Amino acid sequence: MSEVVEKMDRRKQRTRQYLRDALMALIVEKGYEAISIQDITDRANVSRPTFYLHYRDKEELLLTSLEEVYDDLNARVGEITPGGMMADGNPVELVAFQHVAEFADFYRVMLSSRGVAAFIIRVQHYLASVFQQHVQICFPAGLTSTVPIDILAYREAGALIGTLSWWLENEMPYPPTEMAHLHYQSGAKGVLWGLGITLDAD
Amino acid sequence: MSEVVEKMDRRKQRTRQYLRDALMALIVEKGYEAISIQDITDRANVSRPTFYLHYRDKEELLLTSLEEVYDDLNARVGEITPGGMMADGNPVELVAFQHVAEFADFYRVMLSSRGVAAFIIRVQHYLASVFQQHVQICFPAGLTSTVPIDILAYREAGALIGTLSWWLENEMPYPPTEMAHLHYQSGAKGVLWGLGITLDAD
Amino acid sequence: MSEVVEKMDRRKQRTRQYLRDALMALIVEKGYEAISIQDITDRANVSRPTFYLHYRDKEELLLTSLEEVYDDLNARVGEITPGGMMADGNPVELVAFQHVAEFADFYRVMLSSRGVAAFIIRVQHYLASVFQQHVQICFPAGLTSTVPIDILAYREAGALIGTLSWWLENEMPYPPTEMAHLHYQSGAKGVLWGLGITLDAD
Amino acid sequence: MSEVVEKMDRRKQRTRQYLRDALMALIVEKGYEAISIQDITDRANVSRPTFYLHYRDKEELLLTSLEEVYDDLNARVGEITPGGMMADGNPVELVAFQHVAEFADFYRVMLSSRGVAAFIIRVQHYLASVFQQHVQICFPAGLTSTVPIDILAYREAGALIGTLSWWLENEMPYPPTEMAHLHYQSGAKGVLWGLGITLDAD
DNA sequence: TCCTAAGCGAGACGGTACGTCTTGTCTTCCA
DNA sequence: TGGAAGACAAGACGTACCGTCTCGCTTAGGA
Repeated sequence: MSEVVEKMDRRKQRTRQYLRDALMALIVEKGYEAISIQDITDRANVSRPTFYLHYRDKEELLLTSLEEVYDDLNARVGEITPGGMMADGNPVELVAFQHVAEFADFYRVMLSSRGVAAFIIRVQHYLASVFQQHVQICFPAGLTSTVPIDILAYREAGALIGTLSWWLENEMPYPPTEMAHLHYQSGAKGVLWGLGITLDAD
Repeated sequence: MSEVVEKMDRRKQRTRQYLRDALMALIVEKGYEAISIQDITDRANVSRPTFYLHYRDKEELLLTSLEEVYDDLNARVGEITPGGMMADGNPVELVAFQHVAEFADFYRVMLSSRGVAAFIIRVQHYLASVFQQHVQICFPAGLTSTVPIDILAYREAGALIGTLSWWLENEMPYPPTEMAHLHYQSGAKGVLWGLGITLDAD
Repeated sequence: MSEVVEKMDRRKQRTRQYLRDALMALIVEKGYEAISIQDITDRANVSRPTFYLHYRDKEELLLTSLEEVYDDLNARVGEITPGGMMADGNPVELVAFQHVAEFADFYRVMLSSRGVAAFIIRVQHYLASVFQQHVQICFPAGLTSTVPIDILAYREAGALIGTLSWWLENEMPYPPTEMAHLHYQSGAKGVLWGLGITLDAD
Repeated sequence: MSEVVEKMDRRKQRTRQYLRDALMALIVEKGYEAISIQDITDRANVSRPTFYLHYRDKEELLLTSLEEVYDDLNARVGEITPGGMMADGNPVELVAFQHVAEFADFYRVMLSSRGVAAFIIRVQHYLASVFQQHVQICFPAGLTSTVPIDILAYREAGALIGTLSWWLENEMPYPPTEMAHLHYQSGAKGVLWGLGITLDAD
């Protein structure tokens, strides 16, 4: 069987790589929606019917291509030891900022108005599930009982996306570590603000 | 100005209304991307060329249609007196939950993977700007100096979208008032969580 | 009835004249088929719906406009005394060349590939009927019995259109009188040619 | 060259044939102008965009289709030996009547008011050029000097079209051979008529 | 002199066709 | 056997033109 797999031509793998690279490059250049299959195959030096030999449609190629990106993220998240909290806030956020910095061109498009809703939502789901796991490990039952954990997770996932959006849109003026810090701090400020000015007018 | 508006044929206004209604209905039914101009004009009992008499493309119709929805939201936000904070958290959030509840079908689609990135981002921008204004009014300069206000604003905008996503996806199990409360509380929890598990022994 | 006609506003008549003039001018400029109703009404400084107040379509306007042209031709043909033959050939042809010379711009288009088949065929019918009448008057029964008169008439009608085509296409190098002469002469040559070269090789 | 032709997919050739056939059939049925591209592609069982893969517009398809018809005509005209004249008149005319008889349905439309000016004019040009060649071969220089050969050619081309029109419009009451004879004879009569009625006492 | 009906401008609209673009499928032929 | 090449169906796109309609203005003839 490994023979069969080996026999599965390297050409095949190579072609797929070309297609993925082409997609990623084009997303940065013109935004996902504006890309046609022809654009991709032209860039990949592949004929259009060949595209369909490998992927059902543009979306499937995108999802496949994302795995590359996600492998990076997952690896880093996996390294986080549950107990290892830092004064700067949760290390998940730090990892996220570092990861996004690495693929900044890609995220700058995908988390903008030229991006794809499905991608944004997917990122939100992903972050929410990561947060949920971490919260379940870190929090004693008593503290979380008053508010459903998934609300907390979705809130923090959205918050992180919000901060990331701002960061990407504003030419990333701070390095990832500082962003993680600022993100944590603005969370605290938000709570104060949520308590109303009576608190700070005091 | 009202003269110009009055002079603008009622037929024209009526046709536009039909088109807007058709779009909103179709978004709920099949998601924005899947809608063709023909779908819209069929639903609106209008010919396809007539569509182009009024709007350049589907997006322009969407943006115009949104203004209607936004007029509702803006009116409510405008009524908030800056000083009137509540124990449940910032009234902006409450208004948001109420507004989204009213157009739940629409938002359920648009803030999902069948939605439109441009719309999500636009909502984020809108919320961020509202938050920014409120923060500038409510916060004494000293407290905000450590973290840029817009990071705070974008973080809270994203957080609200995150909570809203969860709410819409999960059949809105709580009423808007309760959601506003939970959203505020999960903010506080998030901060605690951000401080690390050392605090949870508290 | 003349009352009704008189009551029919001069404006109405004027508008129709504008439309007819516009059509004739545009035919010369861009050929009949290429003209849109909008072109005509723009040229005539009239709104498009106004066009339909007067004519059902472009063709009806053409036919009406042609009457002007035809009035000229009919008047001249009517003046021909049946018996008055000339050495140069039938005066009908002379009149035709003179008439076409007068409306040369118009005929140059209409009898070219930018023209209208219906018009060409109509001219052929018209000429054939004129010829037929003249032949019936001029020829004793005996001579015509061997060949149907209408074949003769259609042959000569087509022949005249052929010569006119050549004349118009080649910048009308001869005046009408000379063309009438040449047309007659080439008829005779054609017959000789039809007899075969044996005749002239003799 | 045959290589190129062979390499050109049979499917392609077949599709073109379908389109040509559809056009010819539709011309007979409803006249050229009334035909839409959709009519043609529906009839040819081909999608509309496919039409544009092969032809720029309806006219290009017509011209291409005509070449088929013309190949037939040219082959026959080519067989005429210059010296072989007949008592019945020029064999070119006979060939023309035979050819038109074969494609009678087509010509009946195209040489009528439902036809196309460009086509009629093209036929006239074609016939004129054939006549001109034959005249140049058949006539000694002396005889033609008094009248330009091309006038003669255009006259005879028009004359033939005139007779053909009559023939087609009147259900072709005579066979091609007899028509060739009558056409020749009416030429002679026309000349007599052109000489004026003084001769008819003859 | 005013009134009133007709001619007309303006422009929205339904409908049909246009020529183009993209997608996904298929077939043929090459390496 | 993977891929190139390209024909094709399907269907949406944005535009052009047609013929109809409605709404007002204006304008000239009759009261």
